[in-house]
Amino acid sequence: MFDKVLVAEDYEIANQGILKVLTDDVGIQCIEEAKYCDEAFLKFKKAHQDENAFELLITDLSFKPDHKVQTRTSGIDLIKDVRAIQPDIKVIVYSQESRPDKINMLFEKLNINGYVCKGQQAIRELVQCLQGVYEGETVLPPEVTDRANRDNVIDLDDFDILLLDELAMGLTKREIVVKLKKNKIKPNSESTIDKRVAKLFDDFKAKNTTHLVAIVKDLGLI
Amino acid sequence: MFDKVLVAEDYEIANQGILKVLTDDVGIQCIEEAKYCDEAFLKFKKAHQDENAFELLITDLSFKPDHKVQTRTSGIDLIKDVRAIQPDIKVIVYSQESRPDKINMLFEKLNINGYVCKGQQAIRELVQCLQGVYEGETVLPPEVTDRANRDNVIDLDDFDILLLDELAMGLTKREIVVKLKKNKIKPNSESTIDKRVAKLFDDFKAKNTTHLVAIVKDLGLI
DNA sequence: GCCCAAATTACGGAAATCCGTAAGGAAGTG
DNA sequence: CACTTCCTTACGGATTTCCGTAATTTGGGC
Repeated sequence: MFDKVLVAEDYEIANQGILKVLTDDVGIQCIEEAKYCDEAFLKFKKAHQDENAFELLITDLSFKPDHKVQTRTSGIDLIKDVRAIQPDIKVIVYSQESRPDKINMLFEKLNINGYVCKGQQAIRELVQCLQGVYEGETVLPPEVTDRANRDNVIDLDDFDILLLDELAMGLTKREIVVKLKKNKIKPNSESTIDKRVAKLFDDFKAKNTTHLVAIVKDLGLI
Repeated sequence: MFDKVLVAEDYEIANQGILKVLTDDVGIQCIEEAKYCDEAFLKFKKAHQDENAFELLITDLSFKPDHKVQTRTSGIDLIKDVRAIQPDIKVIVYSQESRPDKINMLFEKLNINGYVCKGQQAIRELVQCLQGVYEGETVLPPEVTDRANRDNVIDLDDFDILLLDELAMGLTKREIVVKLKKNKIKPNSESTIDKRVAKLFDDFKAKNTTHLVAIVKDLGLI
């Protein structure tokens, strides 16, 4: 199993919880923890320079800003910077995020090795994830692998996303028309926008624009 | 310090984190933990019957439903039931909730003894809260006492949240009126709902309902 | 070129939203 | 009690949404 692990998590209680699991349930000896991305990066860098590098980084995604000014504001920044120096370090993300496409993005763009969702089964999932990643696997969470979670995936093109973005910003359809024409984006008639949005209502079983935006916000599509 | 404490928290990692703090930082000997309200209540009841009662209950508010059917679905239910049997038990709530009026309600309606907000300073706050409650104090969190936290927070009451929820579900104002009247919730005129929502537009600088829902979704208020 | 399917556009009407003004009611103060 | 203040309620009108039908354009295959 891993010997040397770095944990980055700003919520102290969760931080301590992870430490306890790594110590008690997995039996990892050398664990360091950080409450800020920058702090985590410094510990990582020092260990790397001392030729006593970490084998695994476990990090949250969102770090609440506070009085300390940080250059890195999210776990994504941390992962990028760490991987730039030590490309082979294993990375497990431990986060609240449960939206499949958001999680998939982490695997595709950042090549993370595992993901664990904060939740009721987090200990078992974390232990299994550690095991899998140690053996070289890529460990997807149930939120992504379960059939039920994947079935209702609707693929939207860029224009759909654009419309949803503008609607979420509170623009009326007429205002969107104006904006599209100004930016020379087609189609740009009010009628077509109506039709496209009506199709989105259908796809997402939305009753009206407000409902639609609420749904796609929850899905993390915008 | 307290000798016998019961911890109710459904997220395993947070649960373990609390245990670690209570053990390592406070030095409490006898700690029991539960992942469900009903489970917590059973442990409490057994200890009470065995004349070896808990002195303190630390509980979360929201418990995510899963396959196990529960009669108690929130920490509030748990607190009520526990206090009905053992009125003098101390209660500390440990929750995500940071809205001042929600937290105040817990002190006023349930007479809880302390509140700790899940966050970056949770360990220090929890330790201080334990100390204070042990000495008979009522320990309010910084979220309630600090001026700075209250100023830039738009405090929404339950009715506002209710409206936002219904709007996000795609109900029209007329449908909301019907629902409110059916559930005997006042106020329930279309005009008042209009006014309330208009005030929310003002508060959040929203252009229309869709924009408003997008904003409060982003803020995580609903 | 011709035909077809799909997408875009135009238009109209019932319903809902948004935003005024104004009247009625409850609670607190002197 | 009179007065103020805040909240609720009623109502109307301009704008927008939502959802039809129908005409027009686009793109591909033969």
